[in-house]
Amino acid sequence: MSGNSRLCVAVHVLTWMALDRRDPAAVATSQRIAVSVNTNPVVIRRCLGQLREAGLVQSRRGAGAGWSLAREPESITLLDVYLAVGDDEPLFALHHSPPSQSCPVGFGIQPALRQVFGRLDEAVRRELATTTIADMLLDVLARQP
Amino acid sequence: MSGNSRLCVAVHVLTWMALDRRDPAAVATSQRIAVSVNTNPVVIRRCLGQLREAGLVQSRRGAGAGWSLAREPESITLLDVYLAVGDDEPLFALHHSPPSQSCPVGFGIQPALRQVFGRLDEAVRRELATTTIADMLLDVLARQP
DNA sequence: CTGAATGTAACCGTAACTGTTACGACTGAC
DNA sequence: GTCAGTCGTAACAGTTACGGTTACATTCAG
Repeated sequence: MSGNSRLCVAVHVLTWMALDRRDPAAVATSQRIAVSVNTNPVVIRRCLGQLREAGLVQSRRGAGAGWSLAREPESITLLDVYLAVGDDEPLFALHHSPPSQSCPVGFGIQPALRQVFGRLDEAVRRELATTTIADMLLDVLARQP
Repeated sequence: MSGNSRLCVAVHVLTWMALDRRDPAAVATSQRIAVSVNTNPVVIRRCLGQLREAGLVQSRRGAGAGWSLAREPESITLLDVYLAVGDDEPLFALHHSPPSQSCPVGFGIQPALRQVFGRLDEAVRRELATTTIADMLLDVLARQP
C-alpha cells in the first residue's frame, strides 16, 4: 500500500460523473459515488472538495443536492486532476535533515537534485496532460465484458 | 516531509564516492559518508546494501574495510540508482480496496489507470536515464562557492 | 588477539493516509 | 415553517512506512 491514492480516486470519481450525467434524471451524491469507489462517502466529499477548489466540479447543498462537472470531460486533463489533488508534495523528496554544508558534495547536491527532480516532474506533467477524463471514460467503456 | 528520500540519499552517496575515490589513500566508510549526508551510518549501510545488490558498489569487511564503486561513474545512470533503491512501489497507487465490479466505471477504471500510470513510469525512467553519477559530480562541483 | 568496520535484527517516534463517526449548515419539497 | 436529505468539516482510530537509533554477531588486516 504505497503512498496515497488520491489521483486514482479523483480520476475514478470524475469518470463516474462523466458517465452518470448521461442520465438527466440521475443525481450524483457522495453516497452513490462511494459505492462505485468502494469507500466512505466522506472520503469522496473530501476528494470532491479539492476538485471544486480547482474549479472542476460544483456542489449543490440542501435537499436533492449533489455534484456536477463544472467543465466538459473533454477539457479536463489528468494534469488538471493531478494539480487539484496534489498537495505540492514533490514526487521525490530531498534529504530529511540538510546534508553537511562543509562537504563539497553535501553543499552542492541539493541544488543539483532539485534540477533533476524538476525535470522528472515536468516529464510527468507532460504525460498527464495528454489524457482527458473523456479519454478515460472511452477507455473504461471499451473494457466492459 | 513527503514519502521517502532513498533516491536522494543514494545519489548523494554515489556522488560522494565518485569524488572521494580521487584520493587513493581515502577509505569510504559508512561513518564518513554519514557525516556528509548528515544521518546515521546504519541508514547509509542499508542504502549501500541495496546498491550492492544491484551491482553498483562493492563492500569489503574486516579491518580497514569500506566501500567502493563497482562501475565507472560515467556508466551509472540515475535510472540504475532508481531501480536499485525502488521497492517495486509504483509512483502512483491504485485503490486501497478494489472498486465495485458491478459498476461499469468501477470495473474498467483500474486497467485504464494502470495503463496511464505505466506511461508515467516510463516517462520518469526515460528522464532518469539521461543523467549519470559523473554528470551529478560535475554539476555539484560547479556549484561550489 | 585486537580493533575497526560491515551486516542485520529489533525497536521507537513520527508522519501521513484511509476510514469512520458525529454533528452543524444548508435548502428544496411539502 | 417543518422536515428530510445532503453537503461540509472536525475529530478520532487503525494502519503503514520511513528514518533514526541501539545492539550485537561477523569478518579480517595487522
